[in-house]
Amino acid sequence: MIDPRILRDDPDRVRAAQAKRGLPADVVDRALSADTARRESISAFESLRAEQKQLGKQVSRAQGDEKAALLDRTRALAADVKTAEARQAEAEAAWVETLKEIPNLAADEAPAGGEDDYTVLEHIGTPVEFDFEPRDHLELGRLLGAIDVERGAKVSGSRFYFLTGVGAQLEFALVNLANETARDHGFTQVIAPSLVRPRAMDGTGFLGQAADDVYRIEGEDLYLVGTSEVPMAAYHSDEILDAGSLPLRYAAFSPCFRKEAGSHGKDTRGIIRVHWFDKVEMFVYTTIEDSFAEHQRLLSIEKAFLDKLELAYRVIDTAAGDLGLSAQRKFDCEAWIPTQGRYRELTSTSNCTDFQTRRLDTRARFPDGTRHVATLNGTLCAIPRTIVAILETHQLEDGSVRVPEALRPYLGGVDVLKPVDVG
RNA sequence: GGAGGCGUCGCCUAGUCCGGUCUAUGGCGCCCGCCUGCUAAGCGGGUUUGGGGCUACAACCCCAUCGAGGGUUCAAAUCCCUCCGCCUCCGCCA
Repeated sequence: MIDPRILRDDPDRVRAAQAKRGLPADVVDRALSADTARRESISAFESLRAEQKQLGKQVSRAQGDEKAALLDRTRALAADVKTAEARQAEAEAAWVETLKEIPNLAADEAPAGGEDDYTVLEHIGTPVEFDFEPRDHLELGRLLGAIDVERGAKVSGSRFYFLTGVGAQLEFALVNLANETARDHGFTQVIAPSLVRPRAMDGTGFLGQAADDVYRIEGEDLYLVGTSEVPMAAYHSDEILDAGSLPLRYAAFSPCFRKEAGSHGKDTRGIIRVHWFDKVEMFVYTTIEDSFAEHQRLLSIEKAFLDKLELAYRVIDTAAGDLGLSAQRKFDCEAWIPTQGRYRELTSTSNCTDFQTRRLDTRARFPDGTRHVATLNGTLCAIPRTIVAILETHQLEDGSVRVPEALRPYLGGVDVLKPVDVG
């Protein structure tokens, strides 16, 4: 959630931020009055409670009639304290609930507007031109014996797949390349749990508007994560970190699960949009002041990774309305998908500043006090979409696929994936 | 899955049986100061976190915080219940 102090001291800034995202600003006034109500209820409770404590001390010292009289008074007071405490808890909860409706304040640099109002920052590489009719990744995957969506659907339903043979090898190769890249940049490798408690899910902002997209385990208080951003953001929850330990850079591997509710009919062919995939995700804890430079750093690592895969892509600066609840700014790298004739998101990096750490209570001790830290996340490699881009971009006329040089060491030195006879 | 034990303000720890004197003890570490040729030792002080009031976002005063949440009571670290976590043993199992 946002800093309550900003809301109190500069509500107009929050109103402007809502407008930039195309959201109503009435929540600002609701939050302000909830704050007032909360503070009043706190004062009411605290003064009663102080009185109760004073009387309590007298009770323990008093004797006989005096004690009986005190007990009479204090019995009545106890009831008042109880009601006041309940009122305070209520007011506090109402305030938090309202505050949580307000998304992170978008960066000044982020373009205003919705999904289509992004700014293209740059184009890298040139989209491939073929002198033959290119096959889409599904067909290539079939020829190579790499992707099996029919059996995926049979076993698990639509939007599921098996990666087989070189498909499976490609996943391991990409994961290994991603991990090595992460290590080179000083990230600690992590394998994160993909089932989490509500606290982690809610703390990262995924139980808000995005709740429809989240799988819940029946009969348990657990959710399947849609990204390892969730366990990694919760990793240091309720902790006060040593400021000297920052930045903390993690590269977490985990499966990701998404219901894809509301995207019926979209990307139904292939493995562009699936209910489950594996991903290596960068996650960083740092100071708010350093977070902006760190965001650029994450972007540059993502770009370098796509460069290694010899893909053509563009970088966009996502508009405020498309940032999601937690982010203050977001850059997407979109790779050119030849058979779709357009750019598709492969990686995405967000600066969430102190939005998530306020909810999850992650702070650091600085020389001048304890403050919430910033969190950032960035995709290093989301497997299926990366495989799609590689297969389609590097395909040859006979259905073979050239392996980008950087990936060859992880594929036993193979430079071309060749069609196989499949049964 | 069954049985038992444990969880105290960075770490260790006293307190819990028998509720009020707990404004939570002591040690270690850390910070400030004194002392000292330097260092060490010694001496003195400080050292959870969040919130409210008042304000200069200081000082100060107050409230909460003994794993979390409820309950009993005038009063809960202490009694009761639920949950979470850790440990030990048994069973089962990759």
